[in-house]
Amino acid sequence: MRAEDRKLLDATPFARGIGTETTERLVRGAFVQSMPRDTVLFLEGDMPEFVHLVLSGRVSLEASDARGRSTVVEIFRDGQLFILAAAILRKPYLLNARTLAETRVLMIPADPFRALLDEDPRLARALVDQFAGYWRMLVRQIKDLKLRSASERLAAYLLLHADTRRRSDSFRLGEELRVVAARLGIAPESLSRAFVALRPFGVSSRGRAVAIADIAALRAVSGFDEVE
Amino acid sequence: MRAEDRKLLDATPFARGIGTETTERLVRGAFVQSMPRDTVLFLEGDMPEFVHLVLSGRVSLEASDARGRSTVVEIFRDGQLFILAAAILRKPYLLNARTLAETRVLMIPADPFRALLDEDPRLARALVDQFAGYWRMLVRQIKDLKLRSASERLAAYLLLHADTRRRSDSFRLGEELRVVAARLGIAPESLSRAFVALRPFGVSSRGRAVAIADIAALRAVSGFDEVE
DNA sequence: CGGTTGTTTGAGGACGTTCAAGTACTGTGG
DNA sequence: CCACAGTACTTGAACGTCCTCAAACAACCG
Repeated sequence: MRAEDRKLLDATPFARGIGTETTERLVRGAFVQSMPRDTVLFLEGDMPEFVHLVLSGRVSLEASDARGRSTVVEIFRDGQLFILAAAILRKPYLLNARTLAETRVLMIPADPFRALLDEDPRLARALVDQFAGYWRMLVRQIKDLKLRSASERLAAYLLLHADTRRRSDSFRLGEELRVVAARLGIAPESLSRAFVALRPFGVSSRGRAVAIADIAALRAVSGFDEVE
Repeated sequence: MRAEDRKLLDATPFARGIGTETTERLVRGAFVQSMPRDTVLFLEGDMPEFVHLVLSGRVSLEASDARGRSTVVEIFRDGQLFILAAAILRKPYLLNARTLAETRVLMIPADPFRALLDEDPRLARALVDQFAGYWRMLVRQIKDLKLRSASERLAAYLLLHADTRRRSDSFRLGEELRVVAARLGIAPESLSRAFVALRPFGVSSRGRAVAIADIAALRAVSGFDEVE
């Protein structure tokens, strides 16, 4: 493991949660894999052999149906562990994983990981917090899907990426719009139209570049206030 | 705590996972609350004061938007712990909780629970498994919402409640149809129509009573095969 | 600079919602 | 056990949202 990668790892909340010694044991037997954009890490139905941690880049968790339509459940970034559940429960993955950019992933073999989980209380305790955060992440998305329209979801998504302490903000979306659409659960064309629908509320966009004129106004459009 | 309740508790996978001694410490300071149908346990935005475990009955986790429309995120039944995340992270609830029937709930005060979590490795380890299961539960629902139509979701929901080892099955849905509709993310009227749409595929229903003539055929309608 | 991929726009259609009305349950009190 | 009231469910009609298909346009990459 390169010193640079180790530094990335040590900086994650997770590594700090479990402490240096446990991190050290976790890293033993693990290796770093560097992969180009659009690499498939695993497919739905595969049995997990590794626990993955994104050191740099982005990984998208996707699902697709029989008709070949595909959607993005979540995107994991720097410093995030992902798809622990399957590895811990020894059950097949529910999702496909694919890189959205050049990505470096720490691959921790599942067997020693589970063994360490059973014997090291700090690891278990840190995972409880990790999973509690995941629960809230997914519950938010389910609320989004069930209670918000497409443009309300976009409004909420933009607010998530904006600096909401300011009155207005402009930024560039980290993902391609097609990926944002898949994450929001709508067709790319509908995302375009959702941007148009938000225009009267002070949102202007040219491709991935977005400007929000009035954050408070956009929040009013987003349907309901997200707790915290 | 009544002996009867203790027996219910001891029978849960969770209690077995943490062992008698840890269960004992958990129960100390906890109490059982018996409540009629439609009792609100807490509201979105409240700060958690308890961790809840359903001893008998059913509790629905719900969300509603500014326009008053409401949806069911998940329903918890006998033996299940629910809404741990908020209590563990000391963050406000994302959901409302309401009983769907006469329900007995074990109320475990959050502070001692968190203290025990920090010092008892068995509790942390058991919660990791619990949360891993929750992750998969919610991921399944997100896949449902994003990839399946209303009648495909109903088909999948019925299959979940049927004895899929048999070729055909009939049963009575545990929840009112309005609650099932909210869980599936559709209007009650749409649920009625979804039942009609499944008729040609061997589903007959009269109110909550459902009969599936050909389980394999229904599975083909449900859109995609659920892993495991 | 040209090809490829990604985004926008338009038209038409499918799916699900809303509103309104009618029918069937369910539980309660007599 | 029945009648009745209240609630739950179903059906119809009209509407809205989002999807699909098709084509034009823009951005990106070598």
